[in-house]
Order: sequence, then structure tokens, then C-alpha cells
Amino acid sequence: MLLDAARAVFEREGFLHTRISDICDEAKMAHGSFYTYFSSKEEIFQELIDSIELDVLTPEASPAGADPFERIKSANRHYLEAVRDNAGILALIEQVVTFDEDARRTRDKRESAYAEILERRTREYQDAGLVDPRLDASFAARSLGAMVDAVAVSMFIDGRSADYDLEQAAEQLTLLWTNALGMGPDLASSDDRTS
Amino acid sequence: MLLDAARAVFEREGFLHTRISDICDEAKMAHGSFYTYFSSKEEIFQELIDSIELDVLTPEASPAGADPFERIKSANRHYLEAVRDNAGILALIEQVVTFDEDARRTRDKRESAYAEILERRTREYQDAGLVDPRLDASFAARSLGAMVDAVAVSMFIDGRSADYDLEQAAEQLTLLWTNALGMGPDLASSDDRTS
Amino acid sequence: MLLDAARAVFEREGFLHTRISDICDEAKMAHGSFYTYFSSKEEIFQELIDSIELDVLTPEASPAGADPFERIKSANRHYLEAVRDNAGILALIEQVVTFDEDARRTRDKRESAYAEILERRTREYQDAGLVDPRLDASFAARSLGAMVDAVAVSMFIDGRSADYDLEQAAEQLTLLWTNALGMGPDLASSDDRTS
Amino acid sequence: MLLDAARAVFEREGFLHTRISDICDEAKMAHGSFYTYFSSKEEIFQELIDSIELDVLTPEASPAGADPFERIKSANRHYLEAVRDNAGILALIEQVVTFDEDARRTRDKRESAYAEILERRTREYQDAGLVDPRLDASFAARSLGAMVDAVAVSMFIDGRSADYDLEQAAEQLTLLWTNALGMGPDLASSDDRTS
DNA sequence: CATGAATGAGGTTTCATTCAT
DNA sequence: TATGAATGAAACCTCATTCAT
Repeated sequence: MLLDAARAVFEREGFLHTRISDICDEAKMAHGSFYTYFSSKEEIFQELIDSIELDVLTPEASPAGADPFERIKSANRHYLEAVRDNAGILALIEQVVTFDEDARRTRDKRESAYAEILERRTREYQDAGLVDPRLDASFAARSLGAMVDAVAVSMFIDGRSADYDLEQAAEQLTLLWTNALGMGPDLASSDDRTS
Repeated sequence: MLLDAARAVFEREGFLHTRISDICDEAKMAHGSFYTYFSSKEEIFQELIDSIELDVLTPEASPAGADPFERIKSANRHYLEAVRDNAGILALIEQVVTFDEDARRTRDKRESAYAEILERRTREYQDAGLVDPRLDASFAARSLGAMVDAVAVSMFIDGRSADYDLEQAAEQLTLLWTNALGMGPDLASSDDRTS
Repeated sequence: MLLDAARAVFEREGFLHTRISDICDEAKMAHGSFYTYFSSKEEIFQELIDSIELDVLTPEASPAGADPFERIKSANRHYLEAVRDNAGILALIEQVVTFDEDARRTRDKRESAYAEILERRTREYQDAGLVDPRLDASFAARSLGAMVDAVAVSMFIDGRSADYDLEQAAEQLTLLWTNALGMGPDLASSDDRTS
Repeated sequence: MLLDAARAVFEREGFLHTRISDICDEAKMAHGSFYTYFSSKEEIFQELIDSIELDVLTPEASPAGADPFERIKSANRHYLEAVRDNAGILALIEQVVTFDEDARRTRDKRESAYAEILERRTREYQDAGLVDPRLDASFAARSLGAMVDAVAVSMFIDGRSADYDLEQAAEQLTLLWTNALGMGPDLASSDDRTS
């Protein structure tokens, strides 16, 4: 199938170096047949990410009731895993958004959706008095989300930061995250303090 | 001059859409003259960023003795300003690193240099007992640096987060940063607590 | 067909003056189509001579039993005819071997094969006591073969020696050849001498 | 000096691969200066061979009185040496005559002059009854000259026939030559036979 | 609907040649 | 005369796209 072939070739060669004929070769299809289904490389790429992105980087349903540190850590671990498991397609997206407006909009929309969830949760914590009141919940959520994303990209797409394993990274990121929101010390010592 | 023309056209059109003849047109030169100085679009790009990156994103000499919050905030403001003032070339670099190994190495080298400075400072604070001991100084510094970078890119290159001005962003990022390191509450209330 | 067109244009213009677009024009094909079949002018040239040289300058099956003079003369006549009938392609080859290693190797291989046949026959004659024992059969065969080739080239490719027709040339060359090997007098007068 | 530089570069790179700028670089001259002296690559090549060819392949003054075999052998040895010592420029000429009419005419003129000398000597021998009367002196002289030339080219320009040294080659070629003319057996044994 | 040969626009690259200094 | 940067014609090559079968 063309979409599968496209994904394989795109991930192997990058969007730019992929020729339409490469995709057809991979799919064992005549070159001309491509145009029966898609009208350009951009279009098949768009359909590709539309078909894939659905199940990537959508935050898991929050295990309600869990303690906030574990809940956030779980989300962070999930994010790191998702990036690790989809490194190929995500690298591809990073390439394409640098010159394709449509791809950029698609990515921005997805990021916004994710950021809104983070923002909502953060606001809930803040309303509950658990978050540093000087922080803007929206800005903080987006910034910390961007931090986790940047670390994930660095680890699994750029192949840097090979010194840390995923679990350590999730732990450290969650420490930074909760500390940043002002939840850190409280989480760790709330019981002690009340005592 | 060709480098100036290249920068102008690259920033206007992006690396990919730029033809060598566009650069020559911009420089009011014959197409063939390009090859007197450079042998490919990649090469002129490399020389371009080599000539520019020197004064971008190099952290200012730290105003020693200043209180940590202000020092970090100053660095963050400086970073945001640098990204704002060099948005064009930085967007360009983000594009090129997705398919050009040389450009990627150059960028990685610059990022590493910057990260090492952050790491060193963070370690100093940690050694002074000002930083959450559970944090890995290197990981934390790189993660927070990545956060600031991601926010800067989002604001000035992707053109999102238009809701915040630079000063607010610097303030919020620094709050997140210092909180994340465990310096926030201490800085603000260390005297209060000991009382 | 491209190979036919290439041959026509090469013979008309020479290898160097032939542009790929000339070949396509001759074949009434779009310029880009050339690269569907060949990747360079050198490659189509190589395929051209591979496809043609098979039936040129391969010595005819020796009419065994014939008297040596007639046998050699027949071979020489055949060689002259082959050069005359393939003057265009042979001139082309002479041009290309001066700068293309692959073409040179192909030519050398063909010449070697031909030389070996001459050498074998010469050695047979020498073993039969018909050839001047002071001669090195290999050297003599190659030298005399080169002589015939040089005369053929001179007559039919360089267009010199227009004073002689092919039959006269074959006769004279064979006289020189048989004399040179020391077969001449014997052949002509062996009966006389024994008488 | 430009001619010297041209010769060096031509011999190193071949005529075709030599750029005018290469010659100027070799001569440590500005590219534009070339046109003060020559108007094209062809022209400097023509002047180059005009200046050189004078002393190459002009047969040595015949050591009169010497016995014919030694005289011919001496000429053949001289020819082989000349080709050996001028392999570079001769290879160059072989290349250029395949596409440059002027160069071809120059070469043909030189060859003709040489052939005429051979022809004259041959005719003298024939008039003296030393040469097979069935042979056409002109054709024979040119053919045998071509044979020696072809062997010389093969040995010193194409780099083949590495099995023979120059002296052996001269000896064998002279044997073939004198045999071919019908002088061989007579030379060696004419006195013996008549006795 | 599938095929794949053919197309040709759109770019790159070379280098002989000019010309202002 | 010497210089060498600039020129631009003339080739090369790629690949998205078409279309007759």
C-alpha cells in the first residue's frame, strides 16, 4: 500500500530526498499509478501524518486520584516512550514543518491540543493551591511541556543525551516539572510539615 | 557581497526554495560568479552560519555577585532577545539541520558549548547547597536550557505565544527555572523560614 | 532507437562534438529520455562499441588447407575490408581511446584477441619450419598485424594512400608479410629450388 | 613561459582535460594574459608542436656506406628511441589529430616527409636489385614505416609489449623489415651463396 | 484502473573570454 | 602589458507529471 511504502521511504531517506518514484518502487507500483491516489509528495505526506498522529503523543487518560508526582511522571514517561517509538515519523515531521505550511499547521494543532490538556491540569493544581501563584498556568504548562518534548527529541531523534535511560529521564524531568510549579517540596514533605 | 545576498534570500525564501541564481540576482552578479567563491548552496550556507553564529546565543559574561534569580533572568532575557533578533537565521538553521549533517554538527557544537556553561553554573549552585540535591546538574541544566530555547523558538520563530511579551516570558521562565532547581522558595523566603 | 542515433551522430560529429541533446534530436526523443537508458555519453558509447565490435575485425575462419600465401592474403583482405566498411566507428574509437580508459581497455582486449590468433598461426608456420627461426613469433605476428592495421587506417580512416586499391594493398601487404616471415621466397620458388 | 607550461600541463592532463586556466596557473600568469599571446587552446597547441616536432622523428643522417641491415636497424633504433623520449608529446598529438584538422595536417606532413625518405632509400635498394621486384617501393616503405611506428607507439605510448626491450625490438623489426623487402636472406648469405 | 516510457521545465555547473583597473 | 573578477553561453542532469496503451 502506498501509505506504508511512503512511510518506509520517508523514514529511510527523509522527505526531501524521497522521490515519488522511490515510493512507487517500494510499493511495487508503476510510477504513474501514484497520481491515481495522490497528487503530490506533500499530499501523501499529509495523509500519512493524519493517519498516524492520532495515536501518538496523546496524553493517556489520567489515572485519577494518583498522587500528582506519579501522575505527572507517568505522563512524562509516556511522552518519552511515544517519542522513542515514533522517532522516525517525528524526525520527518520536524523536517517538513520547516518548509510546508500545511504540515506546520497540523503539528501546531496537535501541540496546542496537548498543551491545553497540560494547561488545564496545571490550572487545577494551581486552583487547589498546589502551584506557585506567581506562575501563569498556561505559560508554565506550555514551557514545561516544551522542555519534556525538547529532551525527548534530543534523546531519541537527535540521538544525544545517551547517558540517561528513559526512566531516569522521566524521573528527573518530573522533579524539574514539579519543582518548577512549586509542587516539589510540598509533595515530598507535606506530611512531614503537617506533623 | 554574496554572503549578505545569501542571507537575505535564505531568510526570505528558506534554504530549499533558494536557487543559486536567486542569490546571484540579489547580489547583482552573474550566475557563474557564484562558483568563484563557493562550490554549492550548502557551502555558502555553512560559511554564512560560521560567520554569524559567533555573536548569537553566546551567554553574556555573568554579572558576578548578582543574586542568582536576577543573574538567571538576565541570561534568559538575553537568550530570548538573541533568538528574537536572529529569528531569520535561526529558522534557517532549524530547516537545514533536518537534512544536512554538517549543519547539524555545527549546531550541536554550539548547543553543547552553551549547555556546558549552564551546567557549570548549575553545579556551582548545587555545590553551594542551593539546588535540589536529587537533581543531576547536567541533565537539569540541559533540560532547562532546552525549555528556554523551545519557548524562544515558539515565540519568535514559530510566531506563537504572542500573548506574552519578552519581559514577561523572561520572568516566568526564570521562575520556572529557579523553582525547578529548588532555588525558588529558598531565594524568596530563606530568611522567613529560618525565623 | 538511441543506439542507432548515437552511432549516426557520433560518426558525423565525432564523440567530442556530440552533445547528448544531439543524439536525442536525432532519435526524435526528449533530452531527458536519454537518462532512462544511459547515464552518460561515455556509457552509450561503450554500449555502442560493445554491440558493434563483435562482428568487426574478427578474423574469418581460416580456410584450412589453402596455401599459406593465399590464406594470409585472404585474412589481410578481410581486415582491410572490415576497416573500410567500419571506418566511421573505428575513427570514433581511435578518438575515444585517447582519453577514455574504459574504451581503451575494450580496444586493447579486442586487439589482443586478434593478435593471439595471428601469433598462433605464425607459431604453427614456424614450428613447420616455414618461418625465419630468428624471429620471435609473438613479436612478429603483432608487428605485422600492426602494419596491416596501420595501412588500413591510413587508407580508409585517414583517407591517405588513395593511390592503391584494396586488392593491390592486400597483395602488397601479403607479400611484405610473407617475405618478412621468411615464407616469401620459399612459397614462390620452393618447387623451383627443389628442382 | 606559456609554451613550456602548456607542454607540461598537456602532457600531464591531456589536451582535452587541460583548461586554459591550468596553463596559466602552471606559468604563474594571470588567466587574462593568455590572450595576449594566443587566442585559443588549439593555437597554443599548434605552436607547441611546431616548436617541438622539428627534432623528433627526423631520420638521422644515414651513415653512408654501412651495410644495409645495420643502416636500417640504426634507423629503427633511432625511431624507437625518439618515440620513447617523446612519448608525452606524441600521445598528445595522437589525441589532438582525432578532432583537430590543423593538427592532423601537421602530423600528416611530418609523416609524409619521413615516408618519402624511407621510400627514396627503398627505391635505391630496389634499383640496386636488392629488393623483391614485386613490391611497390612507396607502398612497402610506408607500410614498414607504419609497422615500426605502430610497434613504437604500442611499446612506449600505450605501454604494452613490455616483454621486449628497445634493442630486441629494433633487431626484430629490422629482421622483419629486411626480410619483407627480400633483403634478409640475401644480406646474410649473398656472399656465401654466390661462393 | 494500471502501466511505464516519454516529456520538458527547471535547476546546476563549467570555463573560455572580456574588460576595467 | 598584466591582472583576475566578472561574465554568460552552453552544456549537463533530475524528476514530477502526462498519456497512449
